[in-house]
Amino acid sequence: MALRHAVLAALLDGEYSGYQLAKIFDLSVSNFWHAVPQQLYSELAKLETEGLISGRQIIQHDRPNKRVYTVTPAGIDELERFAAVPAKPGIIRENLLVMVQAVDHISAPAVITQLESRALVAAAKVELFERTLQHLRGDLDEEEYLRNASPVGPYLTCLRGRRFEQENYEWFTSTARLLRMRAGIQAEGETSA
Amino acid sequence: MALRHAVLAALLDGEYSGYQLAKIFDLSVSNFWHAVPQQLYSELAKLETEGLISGRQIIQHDRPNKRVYTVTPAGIDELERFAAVPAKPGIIRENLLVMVQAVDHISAPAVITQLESRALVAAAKVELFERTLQHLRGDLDEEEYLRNASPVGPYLTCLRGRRFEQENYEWFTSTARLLRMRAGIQAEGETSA
DNA sequence: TAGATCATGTAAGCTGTTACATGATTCT
DNA sequence: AGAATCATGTAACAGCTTACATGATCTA
Repeated sequence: MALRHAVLAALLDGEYSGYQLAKIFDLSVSNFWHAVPQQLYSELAKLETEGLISGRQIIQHDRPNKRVYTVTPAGIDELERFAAVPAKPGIIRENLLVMVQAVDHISAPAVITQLESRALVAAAKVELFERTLQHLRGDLDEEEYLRNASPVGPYLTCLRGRRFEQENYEWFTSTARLLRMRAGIQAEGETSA
Repeated sequence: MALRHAVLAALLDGEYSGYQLAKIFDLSVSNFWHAVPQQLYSELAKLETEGLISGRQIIQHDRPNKRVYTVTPAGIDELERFAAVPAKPGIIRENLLVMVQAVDHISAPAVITQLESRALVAAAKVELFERTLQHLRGDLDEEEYLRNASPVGPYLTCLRGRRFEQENYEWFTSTARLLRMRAGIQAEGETSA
């Protein structure tokens, strides 16, 4: 049991449908939890039967109807219990680093290409986190927001996410450059003269 | 199928038993893949029947016998094919960040305690990566090692791991400090005068 | 009208986790 | 003698991924 707490935490800042939650998981929550939409639909159903969230139907005329959920007091209690026991150490799974680990034994250009394309993805995520942070703090500057404003939790996790993607960007970029150099491959725009 | 490539990549730099591999996964490989010992024992058995690794029995007199494995040419081919298709985006699961996300709605001291204890763990991991890097580069300095030496893959992934843990340390520490401040709780050694 | 987005679900199969089990050897 | 480390495995269960299915509404 693991996904449930991430869902509860994500649902704390408002009423969302499964579909909306899937988008949120792709953005802000993806810094610390990964889930595909199908997991969310089934988890929401389970959480509702257990009384940790409550759902209500929203009739929409411009689009298909949807069911939105909010965390119940029992759901908050569950999070409280969750935070009271030591968290399991984080886990990470990154196929691209598996490739780099093996790079001395396999074709380097394939790995370099992937590093360069993932660097672009990382840069886009940094931008996205940046905009999310700006949106959260509104008119306040960061120091002021952190001192007083609410909610502070989502802001803090977003800061971690932005930093993680910045570091990804830098590592992907410098690793690609280094492997190119070692392989004697010219980088884009680089000349041998 | 995902763990298999991490196991193959980890086995590239020598002959290891399941037990030894479990230790390696706890250290260097844990930057990019997580696995518990039981997963490794069963994955090794599967990889051997598929001919991607080959094992041989080592008779030991001072300890129980063991079976060590090396990657076969078929295993290298498998890694080559793996690197030729775009890697799935990385996934991360971090319960401690789930707690921080929810911190506005639950007891802050519980979360702060966990942040502080995990900061210590992160600091220890930074040290460990530092020593691993020193060991890998031996007498060479980093620039020289990166330019010419082999294998470079494990060094590069280790650099990423060290940076990740450094960032963890800084975020855990500063987040704990901030939440203490907001909750009006004195930090260790801090006085209100 | 075709494709995109919104919205949710079932079912099968694969992967990962946890509990339990065993036994040798070394260290205190 | 008891604890720690070395070494490997089975089995049950929980969780995650993928394929497939459906249907509404909106945009080009």
